[in-house]
Amino acid sequence: MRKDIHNSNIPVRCMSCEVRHKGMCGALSADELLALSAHTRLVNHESGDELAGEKMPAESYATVIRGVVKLTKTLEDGRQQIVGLQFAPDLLGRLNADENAVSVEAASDVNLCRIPKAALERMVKSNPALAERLMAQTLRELDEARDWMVTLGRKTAAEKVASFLLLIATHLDPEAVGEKRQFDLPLSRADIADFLGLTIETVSRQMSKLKADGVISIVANRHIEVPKVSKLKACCGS
Amino acid sequence: MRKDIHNSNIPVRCMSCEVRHKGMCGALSADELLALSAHTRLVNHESGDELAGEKMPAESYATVIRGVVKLTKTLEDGRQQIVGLQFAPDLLGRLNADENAVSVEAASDVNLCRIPKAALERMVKSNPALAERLMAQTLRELDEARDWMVTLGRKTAAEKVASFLLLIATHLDPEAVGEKRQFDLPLSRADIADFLGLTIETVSRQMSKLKADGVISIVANRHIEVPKVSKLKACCGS
DNA sequence: GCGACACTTTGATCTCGATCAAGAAAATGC
DNA sequence: GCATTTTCTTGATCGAGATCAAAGTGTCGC
Repeated sequence: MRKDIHNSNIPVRCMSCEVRHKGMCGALSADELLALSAHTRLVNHESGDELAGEKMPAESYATVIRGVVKLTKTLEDGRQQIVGLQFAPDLLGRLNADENAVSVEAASDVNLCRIPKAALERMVKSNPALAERLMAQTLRELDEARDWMVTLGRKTAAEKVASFLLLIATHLDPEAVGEKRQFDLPLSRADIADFLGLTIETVSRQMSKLKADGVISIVANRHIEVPKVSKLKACCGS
Repeated sequence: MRKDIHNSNIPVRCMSCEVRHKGMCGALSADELLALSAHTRLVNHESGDELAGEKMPAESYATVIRGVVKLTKTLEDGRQQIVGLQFAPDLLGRLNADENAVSVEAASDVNLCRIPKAALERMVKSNPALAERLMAQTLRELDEARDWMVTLGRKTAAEKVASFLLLIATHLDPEAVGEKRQFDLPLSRADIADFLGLTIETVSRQMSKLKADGVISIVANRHIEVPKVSKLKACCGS
């Protein structure tokens, strides 16, 4: 993990935070936000930084302010699977758990708002609305995990890649209207492969096929354009 | 779904319920249990009964008293994936959700304790300990879903089948000591295939192979003996 | 601008698990 | 108990995606 010398002591102005009304902070009053800002620290990480290790003690929680974080699990022999992606304004960390169940890594450059373990847990105990919001996020993550199990277990490689592109398009620009979408992939081909249970080569071939079929255009390596979302959706098998 | 004429009005004696101290009821006082018993109903379902449909309105919650319940998702063209198994004393139903995200089906004959939607939600609002326990169950389900994503995405057919047998052995007899395990599979070969993202034939072949290798014996179709759990674990790839 | 390195694409071949096809064994009904 | 149906096993073949190999493209430091 990269040392974040320049980040270690940035005060946080929760009231003017860009995710102020989203995520867990939306459940907090002005007073509570003020109290919270005494504990929180803004930190930046660059793509590839490991934020927490699988089976390591859990030290703090963090809210994603900007960027994408990947949650991975690894088998002894090195086979890896991405088991979740977190976007702003998700909270990282399992409530009341002492140990990480997954490894947490910055998939892109990210801004996080760190909250010490005890501070968040205290606040959850005294604020049922906050507890309820965290429950809602956890249920949403469970739904996403189960949706992804269908993709992993029952979809073809072509459907998997299309489903992934749709997932990214949806998350990076949730308010988009009309049929057109364009975005930068926050993940490398290797990461996409780890997410989809495929190899790099298969991901690459399926992307080329989607391009050849006119479903997407690959403007730059990472920059994708989707002329008609409905056409992409039709490739997802669901 | 089978009509449960004989079940429709069985009063529940929560205080002497066999899962009294387990699951969510462990968070309730004697008074609360008494109040709860005014709302709950014991119901029995036989294997194959559909308890709730995907995308149907959620009508009530239920605690699994005995048996195994499967949660499934289905693609338009009929491909199916089991996304979760629930054992006693798990609670069925997503808190505060109006619609089922999954289809719920009895995998074996089951006894459930039904609780009306409003009654449970009211109780959760007034009892933080209960809310906390439900959060813990949800986090456990999320962990299990993520573990299973690794199995679906990165394990071989042989490892998948071994992992499934270990999962069942662990859940059906959590307090077992020593190396020996024996149990009845609550799922048909078709269900196992749907859980593992495989075909019936592949499941059958891999079971035969585990038997040939002396890792398990198939006493009857559904009854499995594992002489050494550690040997089975070694086949799981993790 | 150029060299070094990492990432991505494309091609050739192989393998694991799917599919197709019987048969065997269990469960179910009468 | 015997016929019928369903479930499970085993065999033969096929194909999607993995693996092995190489070339192409982009990125970064200097």
